[in-house]
Amino acid sequence: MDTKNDKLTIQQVAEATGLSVHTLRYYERIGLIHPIGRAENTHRRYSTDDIGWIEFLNKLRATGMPIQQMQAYAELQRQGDVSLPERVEMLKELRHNVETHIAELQEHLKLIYYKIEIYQDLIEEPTPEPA
Amino acid sequence: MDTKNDKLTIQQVAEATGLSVHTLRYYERIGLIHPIGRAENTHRRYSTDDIGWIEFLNKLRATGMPIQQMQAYAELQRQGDVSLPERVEMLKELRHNVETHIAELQEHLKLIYYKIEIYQDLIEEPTPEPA
DNA sequence: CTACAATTTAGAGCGTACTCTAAGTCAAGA
DNA sequence: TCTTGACTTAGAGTACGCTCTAAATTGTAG
Repeated sequence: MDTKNDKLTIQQVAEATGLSVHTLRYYERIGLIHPIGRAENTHRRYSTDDIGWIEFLNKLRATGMPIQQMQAYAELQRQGDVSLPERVEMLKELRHNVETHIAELQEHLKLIYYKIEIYQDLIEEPTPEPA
Repeated sequence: MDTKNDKLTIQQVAEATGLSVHTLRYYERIGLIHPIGRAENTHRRYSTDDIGWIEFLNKLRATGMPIQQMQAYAELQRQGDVSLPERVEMLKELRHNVETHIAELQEHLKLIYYKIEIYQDLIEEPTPEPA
């Protein structure tokens, strides 16, 4: 129930997560992913838990969180439950940033709608000639 | 009514738009901003129309539009009304991208809320010991 | 056993969007 | 007039997040 031994290759994980094999190794190197277990002491074998973590990383990235903060978060995660308060703080800050960002995008969206409307009117009725 | 002669210095435009003077010159170099008029034939003097355009550029950037597309849009703008249909197409594509992006952020936001909740429960009731 | 494909590491390279430097010109106040 | 500071250009440098290469090893299908 804890760590299923599904043992996927890096190739399979790349397909499953949308990250390239290069990026998967890069993420591990910089500590975003803990050192992955090896089969035959050389080739990586990922567990389904590992996949879950990588998918979470993908979501953090998609929110615009910089790699450095993700590294900090991963480090806290490794420290276990003692780091829960700090992780909550990070998540709250992220929540705030994302909400702010969404609000900003919605503002800009309004302008885009407005411009589309105006431009379409101008296209239908070119150079509104004084009657 | 067309181009007010408010004539701001690059310094003032930087303050007004939030871009650095470096970035303002960079944007002009790469064609995001049309060649700005000069006072005494060397120093740039920006009109309020120029400011308006730069603020629009800022909004495009904030939506995540890459510089290359912004260059294309700026070029269309320079061509005048004949390019209106193409600009509308670009704006529609942008609208789609922004809407998709907002939807994605809202999905991720849900997960963030969920995690905050779970973690806070764990903090209040540490290591739920089997009764 | 032979190929060929996948994996490994360390490290170099790349695309985007700035950001800064150097060397010189210009302007405005004391 | 002197000095201080803003402005100019061309071009170099930087930060971020990958992305790729080289050279060696390992795995697998026939």
